[in-house]
Amino acid sequence: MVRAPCCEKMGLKKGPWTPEEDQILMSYIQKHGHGNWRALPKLAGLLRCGKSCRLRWINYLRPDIKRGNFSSEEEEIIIKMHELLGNRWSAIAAKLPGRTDNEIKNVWHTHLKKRLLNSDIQKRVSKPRIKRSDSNSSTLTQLEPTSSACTTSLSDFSSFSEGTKNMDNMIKSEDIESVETIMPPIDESFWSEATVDYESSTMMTSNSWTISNELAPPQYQFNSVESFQQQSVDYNGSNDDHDGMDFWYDIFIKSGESIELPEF
DNA sequence: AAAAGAAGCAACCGCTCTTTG
DNA sequence: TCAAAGAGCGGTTGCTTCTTT
Repeated sequence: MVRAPCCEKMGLKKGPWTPEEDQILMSYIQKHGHGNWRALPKLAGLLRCGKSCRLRWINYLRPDIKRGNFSSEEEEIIIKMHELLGNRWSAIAAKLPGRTDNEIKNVWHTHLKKRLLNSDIQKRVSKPRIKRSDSNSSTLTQLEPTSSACTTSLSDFSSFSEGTKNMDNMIKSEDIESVETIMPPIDESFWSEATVDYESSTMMTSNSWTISNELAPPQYQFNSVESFQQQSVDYNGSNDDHDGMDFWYDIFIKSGESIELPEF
């Protein structure tokens, strides 16, 4: 596809918006809506590209935008959603009405990331765990329980989320009522008592495990450990993309039953 | 009081995804 | 089925403000 010429080449304005421009854009959208962003600036009489108008509206002018500092509750939600989804800011923003993806992204980079590095959450996610070795492989590898694993764990979550991008049709952010539901606080013993045998790709643990059912998409919901194992076998034999299943492997929750992962 | 550096934030860029003809 | 156009997303930039020296 041919890229549209940039704003400057088209003689369009860039940079900060003036109050006058804001007023024009707001008035136009209130009157006519924003069906076609590309056509909007011309129709509204703005010397801006449609993209710039869209961004200004979404991030600043929308009437339902919540201004001001983030509450501690909002920050907690961002941290937890980021643990789960990685840098999928729009998905995180969907859980925070009135907040934009851009705003959340800024807050993350300026405040929360630093705070997280010093928090016990960082310790929690840096523990050895199952991780996809790459986006095209269904093999599992382990994060080495070394200091380097501690410093890379957050990006590991991001790369993990990359691998789950195409699950959007299965998992909607609004389905996730509370991250605590699927990722309850995990204590030290949770990690220390679980090991992974990579030769047979079988998860062995002195604890017992089960999969979070209630938030899984229908095809990954199970009535029992047996049905999960059966589904795992079916899945193992298919040629489908494995991201979905891997994702639900990744949110095992400590419980009363034990399961065995299928061979890959 | 001034300069330098750090932090915060709005906006842009370039890519991918979705829709349409 | 394919290509073009539009929309949306995440990464990055650069300006402004705040803090420190």
